[in-house]
This record gives sequence, structure tokens and C-alpha cells, in this order.
Amino acid sequence: MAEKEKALSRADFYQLVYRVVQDIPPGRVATYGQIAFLIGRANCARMVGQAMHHAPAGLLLPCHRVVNAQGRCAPGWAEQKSLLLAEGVGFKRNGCVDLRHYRWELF
DNA sequence: CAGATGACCGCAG
DNA sequence: TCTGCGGCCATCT
Repeated sequence: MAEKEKALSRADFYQLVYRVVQDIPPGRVATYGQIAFLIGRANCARMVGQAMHHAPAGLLLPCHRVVNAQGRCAPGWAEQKSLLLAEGVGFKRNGCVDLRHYRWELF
């Protein structure tokens, strides 16, 4: 029965990404690869980033909780760090998110 | 169709 | 920490 994944349209793909991002609890952070995996496109981490870049502000997306696998924030968006700090997320001395304790796991 | 781009991932020096 | 390399997929030109 293995349902084959249909080719998701840009809008549909974005909808899935936004849905997962909004599911991220406060005080937690998710990586692009993790989100891509949850929506069924583990190797499409780049598309997730594109979705975030195209993400409309009207959806109230906590995109600041989305960082790359290195715990690094988005380039040209240092404000994200401040937002995470306000959520109670801890950073390391190097300025990266401490994924060791704040990575969003479905516990 | 081919080439270039990207808020990526991992490894290596 | 930074840079370079290849790989992955979707989108744009």
C-alpha cells in the first residue's frame, strides 16, 4: 500500500511547511532538515528555506524558531536570535542555538 | 531542456 | 570560524 507522494505544488508544499512550523512549541527550535522530514521531503531542506523566505507575515509563522542544522540563524536576519532569546531559548558562546537541549523533538 | 540560484547538509582542510 | 566541494530538490530565467 505504500502511497506514493504526489508532486506537491508550491502552494501545497508551503502549506505543509507552515503547518509544521506553527506546530513548533515555544522554547524549542526546529531545523530545516527536520521540517522537511516531517512533511515527507527529508532531502528538500532547501525548499523549506524557500518557503520561509516566501512566508507571508499574515500567518504569524514562528519562523524564528527555524534554524539550520548547525543551530545557525538565517543570513541577514540577526533579529531571529533576539526573538529566540525572548522565548527562553539558550545560545552558545559562538552565537549558535544550543540544539543539544532546544531542538524540537516529538517527546 | 539547460543553467543558475537558494534562510540546506555533511565533510574536509 | 571560514572556505570549498558535492549532493539533494524545486523554482526561475
